[in-house]
Amino acid sequence: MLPLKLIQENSDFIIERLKIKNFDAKPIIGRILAADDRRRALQTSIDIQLADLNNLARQIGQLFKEGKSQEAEEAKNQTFQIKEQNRILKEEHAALEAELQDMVVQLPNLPYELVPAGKTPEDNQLIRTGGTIPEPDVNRKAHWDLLAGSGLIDFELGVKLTGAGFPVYQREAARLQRALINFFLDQGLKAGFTEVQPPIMVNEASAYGTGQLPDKEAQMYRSEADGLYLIPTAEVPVTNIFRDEILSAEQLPVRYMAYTPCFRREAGSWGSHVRGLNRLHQFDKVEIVQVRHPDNSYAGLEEMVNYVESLVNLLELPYRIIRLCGGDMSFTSAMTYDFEVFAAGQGRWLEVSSVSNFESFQANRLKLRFREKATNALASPTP
RNA sequence: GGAGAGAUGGCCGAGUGGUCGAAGGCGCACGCCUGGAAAGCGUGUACCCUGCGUGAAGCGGGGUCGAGGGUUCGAAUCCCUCUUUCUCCGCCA
Repeated sequence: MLPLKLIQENSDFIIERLKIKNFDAKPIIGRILAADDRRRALQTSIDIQLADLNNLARQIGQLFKEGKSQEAEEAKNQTFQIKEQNRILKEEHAALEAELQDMVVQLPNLPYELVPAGKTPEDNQLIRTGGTIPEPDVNRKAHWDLLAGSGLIDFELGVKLTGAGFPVYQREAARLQRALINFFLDQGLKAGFTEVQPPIMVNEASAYGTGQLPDKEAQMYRSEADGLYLIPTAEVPVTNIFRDEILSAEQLPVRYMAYTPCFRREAGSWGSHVRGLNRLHQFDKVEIVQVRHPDNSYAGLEEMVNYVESLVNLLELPYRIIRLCGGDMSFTSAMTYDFEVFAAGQGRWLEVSSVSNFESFQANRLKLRFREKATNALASPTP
């Protein structure tokens, strides 16, 4: 969420920057500013009324004490009128605040100055590559063919137990999965990240805090009876640790990591290109999160990119690092690097990790305060 | 699931209808004192919205004592709902 103050004072700048993200902010900012003016005027009127009421209440107490009950009754009658007027204004004020909030959260984060304009992945910037891409092999097999019949990763069994997108890992595959999780956590520990095991279900407030609600509700699994959501990423519980918190500068930077299973409904994004493990409803991920002072958030981003790169190197995978263009970036991100690994079996690049700086966008929404911004990255242990 | 007791500032802890954003203590910051420190003394020490002011300092108004609603001229204090913590009972393992 962008700070209202920034919208009030630098609306032209915001409109200009959001063009990089192909977002036309002009109409909505116009409505935000109008609603905000009205809101402030109302606030002033309401405050004056409340001040009057406070004064009257004090006088009434005094009058009763002095035995002037006649005058006290008269003053009481005055308060009835003011209260009725106040009630009307408050209703309008509350409606306006809700409307304003709805509009402000529709504005995406501003892209950082290095972010290239563009609409599709074609416009992304290649930063660097590493590792060796194996020679194309005519006999190559994608993992779903390679694994077929082995039962190591059993998609059909998953369908029996749960449904499509919930594979069962068995024997060596289960061990490999466990080993990868441990590998990422152990490396993270060495790199100075603090390990946490958060709940994998969150309440509504947390889902709002990181922006899954209200817009992405359809992407989450929900426990209707309890009002809880299965997390789509550990980013949700881990970032919400800091919701409504005020950190002191010396507590920064905070560096957390968490392994969790992740759950995504992937409504509407199913297709022929997402076979096998390429897109799942349940998968495992080790998330890393930093909360940084705004002055060095981009140093933090680079640090995380280098860290993730070291992991990919240790695994000896051929990779490339890509800076996403405005159109390909997420709503909340100011700048994102994607890590892609070349999947020889499929003969194409697959995203394995995404590292973003959210600047203060998430922190604002979370009411995480004391001059800091949040930086976030995720490293994924699946293929 | 049932019964009871709690939820107050960074922490502890007073406060049962008005003068309470809230006593007292601890912690922290600054100052005095000291060769230096401790002790002592003094001052200050939440957040949000808003008006004047340069988005400083400062001053003013409003709101916030778990959350929301209600009673009242007036609520931290009374009532209701919810959340949550603790104790006891039950249930499940």
